[in-house]
Amino acid sequence: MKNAMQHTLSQRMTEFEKACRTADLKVTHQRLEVYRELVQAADHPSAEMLYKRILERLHTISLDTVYRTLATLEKHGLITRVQTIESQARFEAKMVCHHHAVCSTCGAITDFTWDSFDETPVPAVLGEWGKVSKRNAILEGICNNCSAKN
Amino acid sequence: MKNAMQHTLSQRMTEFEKACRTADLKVTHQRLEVYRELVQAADHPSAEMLYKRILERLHTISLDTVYRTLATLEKHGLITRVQTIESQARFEAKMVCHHHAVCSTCGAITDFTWDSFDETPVPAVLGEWGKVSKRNAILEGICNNCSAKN
DNA sequence: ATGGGTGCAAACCATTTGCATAGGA
DNA sequence: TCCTATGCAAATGGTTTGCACCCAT
Repeated sequence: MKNAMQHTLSQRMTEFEKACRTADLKVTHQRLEVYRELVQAADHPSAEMLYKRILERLHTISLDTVYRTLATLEKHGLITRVQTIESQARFEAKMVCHHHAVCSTCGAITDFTWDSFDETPVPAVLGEWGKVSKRNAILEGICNNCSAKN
Repeated sequence: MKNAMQHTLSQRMTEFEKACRTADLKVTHQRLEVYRELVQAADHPSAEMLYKRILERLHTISLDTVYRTLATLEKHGLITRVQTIESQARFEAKMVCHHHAVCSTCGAITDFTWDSFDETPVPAVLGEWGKVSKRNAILEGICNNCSAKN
């Protein structure tokens, strides 16, 4: 299990380096660490959260660089900015199709897959709107952790 | 058509006043104008956009009041903050179930209904996550306006 | 060697807050 | 009258930017 995880991570880091070279982005220590941290995170962290985590390993990184890196990677489609009602931006590096369940109490965002939704055709009337390229479901509710705490 | 619209609007304003009294919120000129403007808007405006629009009619309103009003109305469930990847918050007063199509070029958000999605049961595995109370689909793509402009 | 990337500090933008006043109940 | 809501201005929090130096290519 840990090996599988490690393997996947190093695979993703290799793909990342390749993608950087393709996009003419220099493979810097900072970019590697930002990406690595985001791949490993399951909680859709903000720039500040990522910064604090990376700082424990890489004492010289600055918050500005984290912001700049996130913007760059987003622009190149390597990471995604998550749709939220919150004021601070949150990110994810999971690029395979998935959806989000958001706890309205603690704000935690949980990933899940939903094949029957993915297969439901979009309403015909949307042809008048434009060309849909991506679809996401966002469920809202109270997570079991928060219910337990009452 | 205009009459129907007007009628619906005044109906909604009456409901709004009633809701304010129930919630022990004073029915002020400013609150009425913020709510009226948001009910009439189809474009999910930001606080600043609402402020500018209201200013044309009510020259004394301040931006702070718009922010405060939006926060208050949201807290009481009278309006909704829209999930976006943008830095400024956007709002809507449409409280009946609907979904959003977002143009990735111009950022416009268009409402639509999607019965087959509303009826699709959520994945069983979400029982382990918690209790879902609301579901939203967000479609992303390019609207016809933007495609036309090329 | 060279140009993009980084750190630092200052600027910026959206939003929030403290305080005295005004206006709805 | 009483207390909440407002306007003003200042503070805040998140994010961006200018500039000089550094480092991946």
